Amino acid sequence: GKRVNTYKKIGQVPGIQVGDEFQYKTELRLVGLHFKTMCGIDYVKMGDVNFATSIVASEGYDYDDKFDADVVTYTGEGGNVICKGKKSEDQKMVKGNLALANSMRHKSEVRVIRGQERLDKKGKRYVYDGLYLVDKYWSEKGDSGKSLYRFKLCRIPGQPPLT
Amino acid sequence: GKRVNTYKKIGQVPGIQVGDEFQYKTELRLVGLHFKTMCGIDYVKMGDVNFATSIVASEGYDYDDKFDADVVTYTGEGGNVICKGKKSEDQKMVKGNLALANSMRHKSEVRVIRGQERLDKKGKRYVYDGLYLVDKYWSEKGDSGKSLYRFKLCRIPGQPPLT
DNA sequence: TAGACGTAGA
DNA sequence: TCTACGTCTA
Repeated sequence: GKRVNTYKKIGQVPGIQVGDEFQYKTELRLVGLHFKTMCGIDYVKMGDVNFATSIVASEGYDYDDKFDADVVTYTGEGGNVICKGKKSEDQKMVKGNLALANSMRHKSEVRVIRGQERLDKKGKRYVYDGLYLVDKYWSEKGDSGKSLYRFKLCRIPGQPPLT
Repeated sequence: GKRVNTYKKIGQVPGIQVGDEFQYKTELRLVGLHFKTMCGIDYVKMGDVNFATSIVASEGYDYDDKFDADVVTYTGEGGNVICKGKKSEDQKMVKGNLALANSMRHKSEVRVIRGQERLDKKGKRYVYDGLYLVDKYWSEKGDSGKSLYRFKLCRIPGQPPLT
C-alpha cells in the first residue's frame, strides 16, 4: 500500500509519482498530497507567511479552470452562494488566494491535483500532475458580475509527462 | 489490504469483522459497509420494498443516539435546518426512516457502524459493531418542538463482543 | 436539483 | 461558527 504522510509540506511527496490516481478526496489526505477535504487550495505557514502546498483543479466543472499542456488556469476561492436568495460576492485576497499569491512572489512550488469527472459521471477521481509555479494572477468579472481571481500556473520542466 | 465490496447487500460483509475500524466515511463505502457518504441510513430495494442495510450512529453528537450494551437507540433522518432563518420540520416516514420500519416488519438484519469522536476532537472514526434487528420505533417531540423518529435496535446474539 | 449523522481549519 | 472545487441518491 501507499505510504502514509501525515506531515504537510511543500514540494514533492515521498512515494507519490506523477500520474498516481485516487478515488476520493480523503485519500489525498491519507497520502499527504492535499489535506483539505473540501477546499481547493491547501497551504501551510512558514514563518509568518502562508504558502500554497497544493491545489485541486477540476475539468468540466463550474469553475472554468483550464488545462492547456503544461499550463493550468485556476479560479480562486470564495464568493460562492451558500443560501438560496443570497447573492455571490467578490472574491477576496485572503486564505488560499493569498497563499497562492505568496507562492508566486517567493517562487514556491505548488502540487497540482487534477479532478477528473468519471465517465459514468458519478463523482470524480483525482490525478497527481506534479509540481508547478505560479506565474501570475489577475482579477476579472465572473458571470455573476462579481470579481474573481485567476491564477496561471506553469509546470516545472523535467517531470514525467502528463498522462 | 481490505477486500473491496462494490455490491450493496444486507447482512454480513465478506472480510469485515466486528471491531474493524475506519478513518473516513468514504472508507465504509470502499469496503461495502455503508454506501452513503453523508446519510446515516443506507438501504437497498428488494422487490418493491426498501430495506435498511446499515446505519451510522454517533455518540456525543447532536442526534442524541444512545448506546446501551446491545441496544442502540437511533434518531431518524430529515427535518433539519439547511438555511439560517428556516425552521426545522417534522420528520417524515420516507426514505431511510421507511427502510428501517420495513426492516423491522420483515426482521431484516441491519449493520450498525458506530461513529466515535476522536480524543483530539478532530473528526470521527468508525467502528463496525455487527448485526442488529429493529425492535420498535416511535415518534416523539424533539427540542425544536418538531417530531422525530426513534428506532430501537437490538444486537443479534452470538456475535463477538463489542470492543 | 436538493438533501443527507462529512471534515478540517480559520 | 462558518466556509470550503465532497459525494451520493431520490
